Amino acid sequence: MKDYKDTLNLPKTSFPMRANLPKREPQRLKKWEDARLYERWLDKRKDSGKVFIVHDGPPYSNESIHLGHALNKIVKDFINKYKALKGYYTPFIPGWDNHGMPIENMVVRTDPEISKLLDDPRALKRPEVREKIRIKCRKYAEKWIKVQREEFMRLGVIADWDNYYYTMSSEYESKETELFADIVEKGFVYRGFMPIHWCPHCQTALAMAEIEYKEKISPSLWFILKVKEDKSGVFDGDIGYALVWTTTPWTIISNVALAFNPMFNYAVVEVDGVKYLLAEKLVERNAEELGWTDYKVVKIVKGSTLEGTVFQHPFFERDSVGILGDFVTLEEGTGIVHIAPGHGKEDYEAGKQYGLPIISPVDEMGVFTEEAGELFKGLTTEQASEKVVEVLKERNALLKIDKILHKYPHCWRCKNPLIFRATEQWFLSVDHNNLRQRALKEIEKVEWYPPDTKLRMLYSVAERPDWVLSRQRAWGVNIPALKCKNCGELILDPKVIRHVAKLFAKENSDAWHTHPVEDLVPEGFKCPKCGGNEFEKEMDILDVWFDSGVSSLIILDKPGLPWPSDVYLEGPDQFRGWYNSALMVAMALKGKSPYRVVVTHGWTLDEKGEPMHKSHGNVILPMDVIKHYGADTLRLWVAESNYMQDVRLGEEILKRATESYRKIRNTIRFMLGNLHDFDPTKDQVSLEEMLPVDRYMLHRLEELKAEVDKAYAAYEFYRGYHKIFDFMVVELSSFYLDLLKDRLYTWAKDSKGRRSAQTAIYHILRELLIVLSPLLSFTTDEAWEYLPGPKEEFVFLEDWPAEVPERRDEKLAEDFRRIIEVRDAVLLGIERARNEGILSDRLEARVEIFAADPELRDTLSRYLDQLYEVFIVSQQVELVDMRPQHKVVIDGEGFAVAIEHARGEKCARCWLWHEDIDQDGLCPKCRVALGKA
RNA sequence: AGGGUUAUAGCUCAAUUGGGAGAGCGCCAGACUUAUAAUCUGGAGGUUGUGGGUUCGAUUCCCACUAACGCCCCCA
Repeated sequence: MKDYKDTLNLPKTSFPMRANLPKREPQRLKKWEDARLYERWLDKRKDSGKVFIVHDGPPYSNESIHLGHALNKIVKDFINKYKALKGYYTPFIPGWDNHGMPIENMVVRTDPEISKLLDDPRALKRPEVREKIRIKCRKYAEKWIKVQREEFMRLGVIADWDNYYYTMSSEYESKETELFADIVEKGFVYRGFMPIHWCPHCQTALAMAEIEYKEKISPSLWFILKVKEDKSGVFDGDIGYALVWTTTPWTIISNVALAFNPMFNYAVVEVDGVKYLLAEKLVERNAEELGWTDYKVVKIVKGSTLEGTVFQHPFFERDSVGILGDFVTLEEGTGIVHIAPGHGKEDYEAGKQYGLPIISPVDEMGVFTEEAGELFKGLTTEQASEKVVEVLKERNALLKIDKILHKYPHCWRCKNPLIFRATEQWFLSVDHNNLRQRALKEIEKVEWYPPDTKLRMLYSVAERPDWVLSRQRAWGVNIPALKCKNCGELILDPKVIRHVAKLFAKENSDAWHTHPVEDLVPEGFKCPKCGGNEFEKEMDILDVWFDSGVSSLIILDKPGLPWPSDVYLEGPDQFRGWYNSALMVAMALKGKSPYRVVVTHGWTLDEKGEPMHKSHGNVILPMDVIKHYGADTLRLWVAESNYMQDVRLGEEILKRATESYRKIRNTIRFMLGNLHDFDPTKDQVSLEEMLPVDRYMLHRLEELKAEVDKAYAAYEFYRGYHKIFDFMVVELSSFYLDLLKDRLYTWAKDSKGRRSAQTAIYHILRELLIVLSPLLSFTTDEAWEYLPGPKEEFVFLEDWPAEVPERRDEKLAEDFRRIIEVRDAVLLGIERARNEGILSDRLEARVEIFAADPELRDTLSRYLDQLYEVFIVSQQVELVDMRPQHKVVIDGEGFAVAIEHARGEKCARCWLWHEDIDQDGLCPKCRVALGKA
């Protein structure tokens, strides 16, 4: 038989089947860069009158990016590219957060020069040492901005990579300082006490991350406080004592209260005629500890009734008031916690709530001051503890002293035990000017994705304490506070701050260190209290959350950019972080939320749903994925995942993503291959003239576009992706493109039928590429180059495909839904006929349909000429009047299909069977195609 | 201790107000060699985390538990 293969119109394209993304993507990036894609992308929508801003939350410029960074920037890129297609002007200015502890610690620990200087830990306080540290920190941060910038770019994220913002730039530091002045001016900032972990040896405050918990032997003592005003009559008019346990006797010096849990029952226990109060459930344990052999519980009271009961401080003329706190537990002690707001976090918070005085008579070296009184003045906390025990003994207030081995915080640097010490700090009052209430109202107006995150935000604002703005660190923007040399007054004056901000703009915040104080004070400035004109610099820096919190106010305060931004999109740790600080600052300064929409993504976990840890060996780095699979594979993973929950990544998931990618790529390739001789400006067939199945597919395309648009608009990219993917696999690859092969390959090149198919493919492919471009940016733009017809140079410069109402044809769609139902039965029948040995190839099948349902019969008869193509069988489908009696009959709802072997012979060219095959082995259709009829 | 989120097939995701558990991928089997390191067809695979409750009926509503995550705390 003659070989007619060369006469077929087989697909032809140089769009490679194998993606080779790791190699090809960098070339495309280069191309985008050379073409100044970002600028052109913006220019195109500059005058549209529609702006959409995703304001980038700055990642910390430390280390290479991890998977969470990649997820974050990729989703932002989805949004930006989608919104641009929808006609929005979408500038995206990436940012970095530079100041802060991790970098400072890294420098202090690893830089040989600095480490040497810090052999004496107190050197940290010396200005010239701080200055050195800051210079190294700047260098370090700079280096990582560069690295991360490259890595983010490699993800295919479109952004203003040349004009990024970073919080240590002089411009940023200066503007931030000005904004700080505004906040001070509006009265939000006050000076207050805050107990913090303090190392008496290094004479410095320590952050959580710098604390090591180690075993330590401490005293363990039980002491008593005599009741003074028994308001609720707990002791029935008798003398009674509250029994308290502690491991830090020196803090008793600052005791002002006793805390009870309102939910517990407390027992009054009588021992040798003396009444003691403690938690009911702990009576037995304490009796054992204290060696009470003969005791009885004489009364039980609710913890909640003990509020306001006044006790006598064990050795000072001071009251110790009963207060209530949930934090009191039954794990240890007596269920009564001694409260010294100057020496404990919970103590401090409880104290604040009850308006208790904060007594903190310990200086920087951990030595008691004048305030502690003659007895304790000049003693270290250790010495004071011994003295307290002595005093308690003298006063018969000590029931027992023992030793206990427990975990206690130690300084990571000098390894000495820490103390908790109240220090003076700058605070931002969350309730000044009704800030909290206004913020809560504003939260209601913001759109939260996923929706339940609104509640989370409401909680985190409703419950947040005042914001401690000051930090005792080196690497940050200094708070331009002055101390009057004459009267000691601490001055935070907007005039001074603004003066300093100007200096920062010229240099940077190092100026606070490098300039003498005279340069930092405006001309003629005098101490508001005493009129003095000699000052000292304070060295506290601003909390880094203030740095990033003001970012929108700095970055979006440029011509052409709107404020507030449209979207903030970050991980769930930002409810107490950036979402919160940004809202507070914006509410304080502008009375408005800095974001209209907040989208929160989940954490990235490993395949088993566990967090990635170096020690677990389950860390997957985005750059490794890119090196092996390419950025589009990583993007596909983001696209298919519901990122608003925690997302998982592992070997299998990557393998599936790769396979999905291949399927998409191949389907695109096949469509491109079949357009190789199609010029849409010349060869298009009008909608009316197109074949029904082609029109049906355009109808489906319209539905798909609308669904995807809706999903993207709700930031549910994974929904859109799955719709597109299913469409490509189910409707294109295995249905439509499969059935078109006969028409595309074997019909005459210029035949209406073939051009009709190409017209449909052209529109489907073109619009799919656009719709997919925010997700699979590299691949869609690569394929875009091969697409025939007029087009923008880059797919991202196109518009979102407009709705084409004429393509919508509900009647046609309904018809095809029925036809596809029949098709399913036909496929089943062919499979059975195969098993029966009746045929081996689909094309050997001949189909008869008995439609009992008259409506179906009508439908089928209207499309009778199309059916063999839709079913991919040979020969005209026949409608019969009775249920056929063939060997293979499949019954459907209201119909039955019969499969038998086709009649005649197989055409040598198109492989369809026909009863009229000529001597060359050709069927009539192929004779026409070859011009032989 | 506490308040929050999540839990559907090996993987990624669906299931309109409570009404017959689905898709794709993967796996197994087959077909084709005219998308060929491709394409097509069929099949297996789930007690919807566990246990209760409301209901004629629950993946869906309520309660408890378990697990994972993160928040808070790490204390006297």
